[in-house]
Amino acid sequence: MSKKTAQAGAQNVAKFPHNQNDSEEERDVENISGKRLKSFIERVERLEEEKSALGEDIKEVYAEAKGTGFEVKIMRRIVKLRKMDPDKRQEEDMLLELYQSAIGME
Amino acid sequence: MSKKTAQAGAQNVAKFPHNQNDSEEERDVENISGKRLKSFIERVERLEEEKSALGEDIKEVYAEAKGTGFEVKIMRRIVKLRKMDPDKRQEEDMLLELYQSAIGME
Amino acid sequence: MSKKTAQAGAQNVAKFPHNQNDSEEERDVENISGKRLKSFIERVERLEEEKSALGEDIKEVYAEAKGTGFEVKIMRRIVKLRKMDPDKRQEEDMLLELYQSAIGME
Amino acid sequence: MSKKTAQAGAQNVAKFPHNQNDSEEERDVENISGKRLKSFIERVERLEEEKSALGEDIKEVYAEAKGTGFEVKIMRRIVKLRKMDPDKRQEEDMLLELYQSAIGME
DNA sequence: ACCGTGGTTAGCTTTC
DNA sequence: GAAAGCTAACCACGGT
Repeated sequence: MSKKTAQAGAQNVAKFPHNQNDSEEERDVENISGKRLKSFIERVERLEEEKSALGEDIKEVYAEAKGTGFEVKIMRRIVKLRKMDPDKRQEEDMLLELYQSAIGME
Repeated sequence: MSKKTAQAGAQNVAKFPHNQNDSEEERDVENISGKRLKSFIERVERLEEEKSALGEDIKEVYAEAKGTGFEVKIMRRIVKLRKMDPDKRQEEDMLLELYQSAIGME
Repeated sequence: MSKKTAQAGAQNVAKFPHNQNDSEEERDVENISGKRLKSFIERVERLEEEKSALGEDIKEVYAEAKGTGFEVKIMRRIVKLRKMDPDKRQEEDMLLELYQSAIGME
Repeated sequence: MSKKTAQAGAQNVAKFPHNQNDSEEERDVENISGKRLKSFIERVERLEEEKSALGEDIKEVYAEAKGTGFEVKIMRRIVKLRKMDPDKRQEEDMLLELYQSAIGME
């Protein structure tokens, strides 16, 4: 890191832990913070990789379903409906009907 | 509206103004609320129409720019950058560089 | 613009019109392209400003409706429903019910 | 399923496999399709559960990082940058600078 | 503690 | 039919 370009001023110090002052052990401290940061970043990256792999899997399931004749769009609606709280869902549906009636939708 | 099916129970009354009790003027009250609701809805719809027309215009500008050889993607980045607060942007960029240095990204 | 840092190599020339070679009128050519680009950018910015103003307006309408006791979430559903093609919508609803029956959802 | 209300007409048959005609084994066929559909749905649901669990994990990592003084927003930028193709990224950055120079941004 | 805001993600549309 | 861009819903965060 270039002290000149990236020290970022006093107001940022808090956003980069343990870098308040340049002591003789400055490099160690930076390394420690840097290592912690890198570790966080890499943990996130690993998790995101798995997450996006699952996204792929889901797409594949839908693709297979589509291949056997089902409509993906409708399936997605079903998945969404099933994950809603039934009471809340019914509640909202009733309100929807009420509103529709009130404005004269069919 | 069918009172039977859509009255939605007491807990919803608050979500449909002035419908707390069925008086002799019930129908008027419904009409009033219904009319207000419809008016809100239609105002939104008008505004959304204009909004999406502007969306079309924007797309056309980009299309024209693309037609003369510019990269739309980069143009979008520029538009976004220009709309950021310069101080905050610089602040964040410095922090970004600091973090990148700390984890050894070139 | 610094030729050294931003000339971006031959492969990018196409993305910046009329800059293929450095002639004696190079600066003019850059200015011309730059002016065109700036004009595009500014047109976009104007349109986006208007667009986001309309977004504000829409939010205000919803806020006002909420203030008089309506549920914004339901209103949004209504707006969306009204903008769908009725045939397509009915079609999808029937398919949804069919699927729900098929998997034993109530 | 109510044949009357949800059979959805001939044009939908293709969207619900093996239901073309009502034979003596109609109920079996429906069960088979229904079971397949349900199986697809449940596979999706399982995958989405895992996916959203990973989302939670990611949030936790960021929360922990924030707790030790790092800026989540910047970390997200880093993760995003690291997942871009380096060549493409550099390419775009150069073009961005070129465009910025052309319109006189700093 | 809630509201409002901004950022992220998913779904839909359009293009190639 | 796949890929990309645009839009809208969702969600987590910061402010009041």
